Amino acid sequence: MPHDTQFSTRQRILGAAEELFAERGFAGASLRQVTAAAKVNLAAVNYHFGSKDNLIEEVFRRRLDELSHRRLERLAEVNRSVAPTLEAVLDAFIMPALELSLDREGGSVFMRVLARAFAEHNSNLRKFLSDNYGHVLKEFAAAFARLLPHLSKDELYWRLDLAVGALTYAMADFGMIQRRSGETERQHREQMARHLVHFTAAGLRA
Amino acid sequence: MPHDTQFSTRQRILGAAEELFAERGFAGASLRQVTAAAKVNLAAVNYHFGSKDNLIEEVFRRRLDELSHRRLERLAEVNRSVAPTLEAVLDAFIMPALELSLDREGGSVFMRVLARAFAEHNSNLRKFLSDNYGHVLKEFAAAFARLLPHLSKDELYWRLDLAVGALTYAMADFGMIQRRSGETERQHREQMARHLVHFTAAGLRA
DNA sequence: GTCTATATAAGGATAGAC
DNA sequence: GTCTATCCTTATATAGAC
Repeated sequence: MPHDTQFSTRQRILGAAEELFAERGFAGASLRQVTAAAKVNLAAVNYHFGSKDNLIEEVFRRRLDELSHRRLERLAEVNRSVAPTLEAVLDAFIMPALELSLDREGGSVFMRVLARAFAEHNSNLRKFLSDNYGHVLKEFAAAFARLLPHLSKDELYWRLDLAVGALTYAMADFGMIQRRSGETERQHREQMARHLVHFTAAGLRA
Repeated sequence: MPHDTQFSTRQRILGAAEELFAERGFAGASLRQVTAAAKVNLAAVNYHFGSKDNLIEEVFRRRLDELSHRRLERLAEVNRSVAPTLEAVLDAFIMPALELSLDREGGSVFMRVLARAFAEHNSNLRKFLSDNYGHVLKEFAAAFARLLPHLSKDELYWRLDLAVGALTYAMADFGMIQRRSGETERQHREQMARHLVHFTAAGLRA
């Protein structure tokens, strides 16, 4: 550990920004709050990222590059298997997100940031996400289409959309269900993922 | 029509605030933007609502009072029927929201504001919503419990939570599915509601 | 109830010393 | 790369005339 702060200025800004964006939204969290939380100077944000908008994009990039990679990796495994199931494809999408959310402290927070991105109908942000990570969703849609050949393209897309809705909502902890007192955070989230796969598979099969 | 503006200052502020909150979030929309869009003086907000936070609550109250009333009305009808079905209870919850979203211009916008409220883990706002409208969710949960007696309480609540997620996401137009060129907004939303009921019923039955 | 004017605070961004 | 100091804009809120 080279510094008493353990992480570089850049990383500390990203961590603090992630947390504050999750809690207060992109507009609601100011750069002053971010730099104070990261214990760096206010000017450091502009030095390292150029602007608040760039900082926002970097917060996404840091997590989504790896998340997308893991999802596609697991999907490829499933596609190589003899008899892929709907549940296996759903697992390939959901489990990497679950693992991220259980990772370091930042992970579970990031899922809330991601949900914020959906709420923002901000076209710049949407374009950034679609340009950089849209291909992942496309590959999954193709896998689902192979497993549900009786569904029309229309029908399939509607159902996938609703499945993404349930997933987003659940992963971002929007719901009313609270963790029980005797339960660890890990147990709670694993339960959630299990219910999510089960519920969504049924909805897709309908 | 007493004025050239047709609506009172108060109503115009509520309408403009709703639209801007949907588009930019609660923190992202300033009172200056709201009053400019409503074509009223900046000071009018504080005169009529006291503060920005109060204005936010009134935006919710204006729509949710009626929405909750209609949902409970339809649920009571379903409960009086000889053989209530899962789909009928889901309809009782979803159709009033669909009707609101098809109402005047404001309706569809409000659904996005409501979704923003989920993204805000703001405890004041959550308390306001839970205190004033929590009883509606409770009554629906009881109706679902009667129709799905084989599910444990735990299992039921998880599934309801995921159903609310899909609903929230769909109604707020978070999804990727765009309205087709040859389709009216009404047709698009009715399609969505149909898929929503079907998908959710399957997920609940699992 | 609606206006102008203003108090007061906070925002993003940058210049320039170190 | 990091600091202080500051520019300039925007924010919420209010006071007081009409």
